[in-house]
Amino acid sequence: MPKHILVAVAWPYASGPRHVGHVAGFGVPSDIFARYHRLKGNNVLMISGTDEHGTPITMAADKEGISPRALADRYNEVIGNDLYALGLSYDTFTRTTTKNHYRITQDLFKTLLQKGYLFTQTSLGAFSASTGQTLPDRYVEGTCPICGYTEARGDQCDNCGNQLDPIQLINPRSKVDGNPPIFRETEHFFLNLPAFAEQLKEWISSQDHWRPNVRSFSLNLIEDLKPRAITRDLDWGVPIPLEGYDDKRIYVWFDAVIGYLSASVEWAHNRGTPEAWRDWWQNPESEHYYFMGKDNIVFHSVIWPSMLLGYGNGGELVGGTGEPLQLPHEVVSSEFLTMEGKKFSSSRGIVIYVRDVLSRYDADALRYYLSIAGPENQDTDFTWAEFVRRNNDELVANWGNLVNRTLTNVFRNFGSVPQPGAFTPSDEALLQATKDSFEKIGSLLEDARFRAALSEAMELSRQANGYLSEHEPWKLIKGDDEAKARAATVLYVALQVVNNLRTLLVPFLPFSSQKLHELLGHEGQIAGPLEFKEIVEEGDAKHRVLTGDYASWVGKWEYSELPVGQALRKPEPLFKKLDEKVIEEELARLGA
RNA sequence: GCCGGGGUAGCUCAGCUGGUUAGAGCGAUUCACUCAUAAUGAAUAGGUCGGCGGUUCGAGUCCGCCCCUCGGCACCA
Repeated sequence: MPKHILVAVAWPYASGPRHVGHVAGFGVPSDIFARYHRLKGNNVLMISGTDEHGTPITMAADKEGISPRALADRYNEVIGNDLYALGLSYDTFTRTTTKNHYRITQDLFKTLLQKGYLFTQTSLGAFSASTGQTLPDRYVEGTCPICGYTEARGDQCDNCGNQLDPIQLINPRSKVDGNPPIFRETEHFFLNLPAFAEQLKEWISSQDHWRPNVRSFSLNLIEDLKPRAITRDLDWGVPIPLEGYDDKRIYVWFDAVIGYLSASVEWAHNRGTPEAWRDWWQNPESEHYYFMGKDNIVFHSVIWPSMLLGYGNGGELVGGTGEPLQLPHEVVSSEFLTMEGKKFSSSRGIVIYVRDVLSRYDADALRYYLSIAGPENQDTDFTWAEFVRRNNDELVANWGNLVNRTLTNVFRNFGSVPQPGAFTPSDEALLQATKDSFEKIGSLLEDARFRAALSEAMELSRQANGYLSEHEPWKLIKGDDEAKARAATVLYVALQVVNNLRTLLVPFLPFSSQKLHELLGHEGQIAGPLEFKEIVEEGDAKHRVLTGDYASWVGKWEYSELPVGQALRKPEPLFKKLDEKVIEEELARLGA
């Protein structure tokens, strides 16, 4: 019975190009997960988009003298291109500036307000003297009243570590223009999170399958829930759907998490089945998996669930009928990737953008590295030396070489899949290990243990290399008829392993699996490709969506036999070996 | 400061509810092989499991304290 699986991926912020750390944490892992479940025959809906509101974008735009919309347009395109090039198979990768998203965000706002989960409160806020816009606490600097550090931020002093309020700073100034900010009273809407504390506690406590760190972290947060502001004094964002709030907008975090829902609705609309999103969102049997970095757990395990609980089945979208909106099934958080031992930092040049890596290296080389050495359970360090080593000594030497030596031997001597003779125990053992791999690797993938899953696949490849070295078909082929027949059997067995590893590796290495699919003489797309579509909304508003026709994939997550007699295409290497020089070149780029 | 995660071989990491001589890959060394992108296979060497103390017949695994590191702490997203 196929399951409905929602793969909800954190929304990259469109303030600039995204670096490797961003796609390491949620991009590649979520794609592996989605691809696996599609091959398995489940109904996967993988959604995300660029998060385009908020103060950092208005400020970046001001700096360049362009509109926030123009800045968001630019980086939506850049980020979308990166994800496409990496082969991240979103059903819909959209953006938060669509009419659809505005409408649904306003629906949630109105519904939560009607149900009494929102209230207004006045507080003291900092504003830019020049633009009048909200200055977030982090954008106010000054002297720390506790330790005297002159570069303290409005939220925290980096020197003494104490938490601060911008009003406490001595000689406060805006980080943007250096002028002292203006402090004044302002009224905002708040989400009454404490109202959900009991429900959340009960719900999270029952999530036995959550990772212990996410679960205990979240339960701990619930002990001390406070209302959270959901509006800002800005002119960039989703308008508040009430009279008299023209100078305020909905706070970016509130609208960003709603993207998971709005993107699902958009997907259904774009493919001409406008009600289809309900199969995921109003179906108690559906499972929702959220992928994000560890800094974002709170939004996915506490805040978004509160909003969903508050909305229930009410509002304009759901219409007060049927099941309430589904809560997350699993919150898969990743740790952080560091770069050559340091935190990524665009301003300090410690950064490697996705587009730059992909302009010089194959997507599968990067996907391999991030899958096998990514920050799954703890922070991990990206080094160019390790990237080259993983590529050359593991991807090329183990898997690439297995494919190449197997196909070359078969192509040269037989041209097509040879007829095997009787299997020896050694043949049977390897074939059985291959069959078992689907179950073993599948269950690791279901548990989001991507590193372990890929290690299993590589271990099978290693076994096959050992098998070939043991039986030496290239020698047998030169012997008598009996030896030649044995060579055919050995190569047949090796081909079966290669053919099935092609499938087992699709989630991790979709591009090279497709290439191998073709070299083995198969037709069609084992798992791809992606495509961009232009979507036109009412009023002729256009935006680009990353999607794909994933239903046409011919790959299936099960052992399959490569038929005797199937003609192979002329073999060529799946991967490129990298010259050690690239380590120095890349390190030089980092320094520059 | 408070809460949570991490600290295991040269490197990157596995080690579930405590149980015999602590594992893998890569790197190193040796041997074999040469079909294959000088790609493979076999073997060997490498660790007082961050520190100190405790519980236990027995602790990498549990408890306490400390050190280092990452994240969160509600106006970054």
